[in-house]
Amino acid sequence: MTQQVSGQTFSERPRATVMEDVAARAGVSAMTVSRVLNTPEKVRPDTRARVLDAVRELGYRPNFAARSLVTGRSGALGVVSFDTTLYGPASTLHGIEQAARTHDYLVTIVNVTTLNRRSIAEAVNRLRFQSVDGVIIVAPHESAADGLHHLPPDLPAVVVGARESLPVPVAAVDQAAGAVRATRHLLSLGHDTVWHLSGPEDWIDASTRVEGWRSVLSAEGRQIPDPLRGDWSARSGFEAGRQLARDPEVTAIFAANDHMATGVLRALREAGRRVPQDVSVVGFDDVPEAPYLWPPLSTVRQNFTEVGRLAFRLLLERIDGRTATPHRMIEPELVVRESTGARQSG
Amino acid sequence: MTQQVSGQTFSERPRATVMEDVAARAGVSAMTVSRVLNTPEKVRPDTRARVLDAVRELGYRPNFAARSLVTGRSGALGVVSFDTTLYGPASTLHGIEQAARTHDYLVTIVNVTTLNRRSIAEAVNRLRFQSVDGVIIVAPHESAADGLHHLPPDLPAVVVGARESLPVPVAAVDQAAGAVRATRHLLSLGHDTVWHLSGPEDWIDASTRVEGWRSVLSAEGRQIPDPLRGDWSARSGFEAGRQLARDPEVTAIFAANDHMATGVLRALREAGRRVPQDVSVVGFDDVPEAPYLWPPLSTVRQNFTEVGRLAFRLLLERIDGRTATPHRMIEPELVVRESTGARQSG
DNA sequence: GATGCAAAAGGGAGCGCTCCCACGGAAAAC
DNA sequence: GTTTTCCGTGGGAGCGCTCCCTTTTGCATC
Repeated sequence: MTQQVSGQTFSERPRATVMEDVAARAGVSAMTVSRVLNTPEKVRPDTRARVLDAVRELGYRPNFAARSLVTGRSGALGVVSFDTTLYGPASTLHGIEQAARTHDYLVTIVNVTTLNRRSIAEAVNRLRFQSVDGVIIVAPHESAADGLHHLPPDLPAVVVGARESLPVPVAAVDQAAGAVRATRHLLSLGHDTVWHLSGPEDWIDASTRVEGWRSVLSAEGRQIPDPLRGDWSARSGFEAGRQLARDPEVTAIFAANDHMATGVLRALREAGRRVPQDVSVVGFDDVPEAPYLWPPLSTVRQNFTEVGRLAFRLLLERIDGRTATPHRMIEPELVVRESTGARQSG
Repeated sequence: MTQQVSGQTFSERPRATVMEDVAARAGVSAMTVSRVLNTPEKVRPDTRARVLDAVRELGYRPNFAARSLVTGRSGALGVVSFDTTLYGPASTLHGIEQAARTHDYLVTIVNVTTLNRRSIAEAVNRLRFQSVDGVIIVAPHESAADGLHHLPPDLPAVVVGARESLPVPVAAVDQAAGAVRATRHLLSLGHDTVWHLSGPEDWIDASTRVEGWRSVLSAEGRQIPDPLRGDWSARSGFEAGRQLARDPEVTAIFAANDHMATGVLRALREAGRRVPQDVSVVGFDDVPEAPYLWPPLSTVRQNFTEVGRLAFRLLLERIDGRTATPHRMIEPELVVRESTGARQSG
């Protein structure tokens, strides 16, 4: 009474070739095929060649789920990031992806719109559910700290751009050092002091840059003006710039990123203050447009791509169980262009 | 002589809780646990509650690989994209990710540095290897066409920003329409004709914008200057701008993107030509900084995020086997700011 | 109280792969 | 020539889940 002989049932689905098919074609066992794929050196060259031929002829692609079921590895890593539309996160992601690709890892991304314990946990869980081998969290906010302290201990993780020492490795650019360089550069041009337009409150990079800037002024015994606060956008830079333009004392401005600096440049110009003759402006990031603003913007270059690569390396160390470097900094670089100049007396 | 009783072996690995554990705890079979997770309505409420409690108490997370092995679905989709550092691709990716998230899909990304048949095939294969349920290919290059015509037929795919009718659905912004609007806007301000700074040769968007621009000039019987060619960068815009600034006939410039327009603005200013009094400039994209350039840049806004969402919707249709809309366009929008103005009689 | 019937729950196979172990045969040692 | 060694290969179990099919259960009906 068996009916499965019909042969018509399921004829719709062509059934992908599996390892057994390759084995049959090559005249070996499935085991040997598996070996050729994973530890080729343990298979005699001629057998290996035969198997490889069969693989090619049949267009065989190993089933990822099956492999990962038994190995417990997925070959994918997760990136939790805040708004990958921003230049920094986008470049970091790019660096991660690039490094991952050369190591045959795939990158799965989850964007978060807010950074707190709950949102981080949620994003990480989504990724775990897909059994990624590890996660990189791009969390430039102070408010992320709580979430980062409570990451699942059994999941290899690396954080990009966090502040304090965490239970996980951190890859970051030395923001303070960058701010120090920018500020010193302006002072060295003869300016009495440097005004600062900072990033939004919750951002670690913003406060670290404030600290760097302040430390230089304080060490040199200069007047420390209240920093203005922007939100990274050119718009906020423009608004702050209008305010600064009104004050004739202002001759040097350190904006916490290039987009805000862009807005500052426009505000200064509209107010009739020349850059750099009347006011010098330094940005931060070195976005690709920076050299082509008017005037070309002096800024602090941070190599986001390199940070991404570094983060991946640290994660790989974690995944492979090697002792991971706890915290690693990348040095930013001052790029002097034409938006900064010697203070004109008077 | 058995030694496995030692109990020490493998004690390192705590062994994650599996469905059977949950079943035991809830006093049901594994089958029922599976039902609670997948088709809860088929389980009596009290049983369901008991199972859910057990899940919670044990912190059970279903093994993704095992599930995907048997269902043949992974809940992940792949995005193949050209340089996600660029504003357009980054925003598109963001839109895709956003839409995917609300539908419980995860997004895995592969960047490609060149777009041709080989590189596309390679990227798609990497993704297939991870058994994604479908792929979205962001392929703004002419040279990608070949690769897009040879996608594996059994893998649901959607293309973003391709030109011609492909065997797969396409989501795109109507570039030609945008260029038409930009050009008409400039003509309506009284300019005799419009110079064009186009994007790099291989880019579909670049040539489509050229076509739109040319069609308007041609329809209106205007002189059609040779378009200059840039590479999307502010630098190339700057160089082209210097060239254009030399020609006093040039009173209206349509740059194929905002970054190039940024460079053009600088070049014009350095040459002493005022914007918009002497020369009007229109960009394309409406990057976030555009309103804060000096002067604020008139441009054509293309909603990349919306394109990403659309692409995801189309892909979902494919995955679910619904008839997919073949080609869908999103309308761009002209945004008039201060870089364009009426032609001053010269 | 017996019977019928739908709904709820379970048994067991199997998805495709890797890994432990066993085994055969050729090379090396006796 | 025989035994030992070792390399290359194969058999078979099992990873954790879903799904087909069967069994059990609860409950209305006669």
